[in-house]
Amino acid sequence: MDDQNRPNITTTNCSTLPPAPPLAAAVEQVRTRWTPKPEQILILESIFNSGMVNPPKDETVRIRKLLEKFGAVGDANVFYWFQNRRSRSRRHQRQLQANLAMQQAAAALSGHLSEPPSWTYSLSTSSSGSSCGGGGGPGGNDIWSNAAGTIPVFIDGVPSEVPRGPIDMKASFGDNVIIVHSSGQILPVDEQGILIQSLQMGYKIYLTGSSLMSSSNLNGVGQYNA
Amino acid sequence: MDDQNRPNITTTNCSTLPPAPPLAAAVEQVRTRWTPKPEQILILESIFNSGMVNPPKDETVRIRKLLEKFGAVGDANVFYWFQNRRSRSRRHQRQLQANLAMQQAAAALSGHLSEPPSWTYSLSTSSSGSSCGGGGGPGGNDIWSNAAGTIPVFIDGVPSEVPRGPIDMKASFGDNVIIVHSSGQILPVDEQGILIQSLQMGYKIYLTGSSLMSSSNLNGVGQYNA
DNA sequence: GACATATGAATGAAAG
DNA sequence: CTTTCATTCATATGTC
Repeated sequence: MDDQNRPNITTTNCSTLPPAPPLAAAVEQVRTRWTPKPEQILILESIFNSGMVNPPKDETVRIRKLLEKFGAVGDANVFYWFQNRRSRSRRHQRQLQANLAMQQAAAALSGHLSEPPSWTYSLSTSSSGSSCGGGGGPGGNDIWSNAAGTIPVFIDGVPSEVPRGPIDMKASFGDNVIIVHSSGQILPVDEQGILIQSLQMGYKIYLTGSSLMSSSNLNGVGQYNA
Repeated sequence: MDDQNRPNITTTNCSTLPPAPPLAAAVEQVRTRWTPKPEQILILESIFNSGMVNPPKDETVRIRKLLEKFGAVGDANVFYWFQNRRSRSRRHQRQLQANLAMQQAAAALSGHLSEPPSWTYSLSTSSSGSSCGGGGGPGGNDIWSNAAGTIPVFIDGVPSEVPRGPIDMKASFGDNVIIVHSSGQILPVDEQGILIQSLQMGYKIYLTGSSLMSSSNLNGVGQYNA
């Protein structure tokens, strides 16, 4: 990693952070950690989803100034936020990949061994409370948040959910992916892999095979900054 | 630590993990959370108490499969469980250390300044509802659970409690500690610092001084996995 | 059925 | 970057 990025953590003129007084342990209560305001999260998310997942130092400063309109925040906070966001996004994606891979394995086992060059996953809205078809657990599982901002869908029979609004296709499904409407029309995705319009029923996701299996290539995903 | 640990959170089949959809903070609510079955808790506790406090990823998967015999659960749930367990165990321990340290300070002040090479803490069963003499946490502290699996005791006048059954002496009292029966016999502790037999009335805990004062050495405590 | 507590999950911060 | 830690949030659960 080059030195360009890191915002010199600690210090700087971090307007916000109480630099965590190195006080004795016993009686330290008031340690405050930054809690981003909803508006700030919105800004950060939109920047991240716009493809800038690893802003350089100067950009970080710019972002911080933007965020300061809505509450105290320091460069370090912004840096950490992007770092965690990247990390967790990647992990999330790995999970998704694992799910899909397993789905493939299951599909490969049950029936047709023909290996198509691409896999098809149909999306459709689903009602909540559906039993988990994937063989996982029906019971009290948690991933099924009926969050207001998401659309519950099935991806090839596996219940999942996608955010309402623009979707980061790369982060969600990997590198080689396109979306086609049931009419056959291919939805445009920009250079960053961002699908601008919100998903609707009747769309299908096609993964172009190769991107699925290897987990190594995942390292490249989400690197579309620069 | 290597990359071996993290269970790739999620998992495999649909069962579990919501790796936190990158959702915005403001408006996300109702998510159902995993509630472990009693059998599952039993398994998890016994694994934890056996010294495996931070199972590597593959082990986590193994554990999950075990737990699935009793109900739907995902790798992430297992991962979170151990993470929380570790965290809260550590916190509890910190609190205990704080109490003891304070106790020492009080002892040092009141009366004899002679400094023995070791401190003695007598254990005895106590009734619940005792006021905390240590002066440590005033507010609504949480450590006083009347859990079924624990034995309420006084440690040198400070109310505390130890789990019924095998005790992790390192996690509970620090590195340099031995337990002697009132008869003078020293109880055996294995390499991991685990006391196999359950504590009974009539035992005393001797802390060999040095381990108490520095808080830095606490970092090593609880690391006996591997 | 509000309140108190236990605890699963999320996440900012930091260590490795 | 990856993994861990600490803190916080939200909910399940128990009590009156």
